[in-house]
Amino acid sequence: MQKPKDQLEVFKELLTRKGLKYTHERESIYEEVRAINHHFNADSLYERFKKRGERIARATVYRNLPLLLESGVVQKSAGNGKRDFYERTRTKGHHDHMVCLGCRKIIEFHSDELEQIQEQLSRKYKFKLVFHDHRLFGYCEKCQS
Amino acid sequence: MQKPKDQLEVFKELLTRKGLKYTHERESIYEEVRAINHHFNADSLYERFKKRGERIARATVYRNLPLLLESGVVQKSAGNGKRDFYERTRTKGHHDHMVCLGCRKIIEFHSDELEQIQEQLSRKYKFKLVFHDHRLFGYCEKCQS
DNA sequence: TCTCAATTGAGATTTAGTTTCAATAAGAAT
DNA sequence: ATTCTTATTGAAACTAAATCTCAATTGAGA
Ligand SMILES: [Mn+2]
Ligand SMILES: [Mn+2]
Ligand SMILES: [Zn+2]
Ligand SMILES: [Zn+2]
Repeated sequence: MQKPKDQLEVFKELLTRKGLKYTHERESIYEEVRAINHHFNADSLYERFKKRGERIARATVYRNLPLLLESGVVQKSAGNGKRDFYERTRTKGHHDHMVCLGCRKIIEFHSDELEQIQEQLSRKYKFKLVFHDHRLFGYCEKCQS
Repeated sequence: MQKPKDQLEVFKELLTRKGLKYTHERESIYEEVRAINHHFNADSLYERFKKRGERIARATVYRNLPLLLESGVVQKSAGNGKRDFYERTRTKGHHDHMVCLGCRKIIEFHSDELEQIQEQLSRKYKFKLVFHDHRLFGYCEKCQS
């Protein structure tokens, strides 16, 4: 019975593996991201720091999100625009998104089967899967009039 | 035994359904897109017209690709950058992409199972699926040193 | 043929994300 | 504790991609 490796550990390991440093800014960003329960993007995250008076540069936020993504602390999400959206992993567990072309509504879904097939395919192509972006575009029930 | 509805028909039907017109520009773009056998983006498509002296505005190309996407004439693809890439449907049949975070190499894959599950999920959520964007990010064999 | 909303071209504009570079900080080595 | 090397940061400039603006034009139904 082993204690599950916590996400901060994994994040730090990624940094080490890449020869990067665990800075105050990275600590703040890590913590903030873990506290958000919904979808967000780089700028909305930046605004949270700004609003509370914590000075972290916008560029720093942009620079670090990809690392959190790669370490699995956050996952790709979907928003109403075309910018990069994220959400904390394990808020509701991993899931993917359907985007309505009519009203931009987001429907979340999850399928273990789907996830497993992705793993299988990755193995087949000797691809080391880190994360994925899977969005279905179409029309929600309301918009199918 | 019914003749399969050709793609131009489907495109025209989409236009009609949306109250849009079948212009010369749309015709040109439709034909050009059908003639490209590889991945492309709005600008590379625009350049093809420019090079051969056919004047179609860049904005017109940008404006119309989403319609071709929605009608299924083209599908979302993946390129080396983060812009929107497309490719003609039925060049090699529908497929999705793995993107190497190391060298940006693109691996194409296809899985009927995966496609079926997407259909199932869409049905479950009463979502009318039009197209999807499914990309796996990770490291290709070479970049896993 | 008439009418009118949709479309286009050309350039300006917006948006999202990246780059630059001097100053600073992390953290390994001494 | 001090030195050293390299990564990191902030702030603003910049770039890339896509969208918007608006007057002139065109498609297609009446
Ligand atoms: Mn979500
Ligand atoms: Mn492809
Ligand atoms: Zn909708
Ligand atoms: Zn690679």
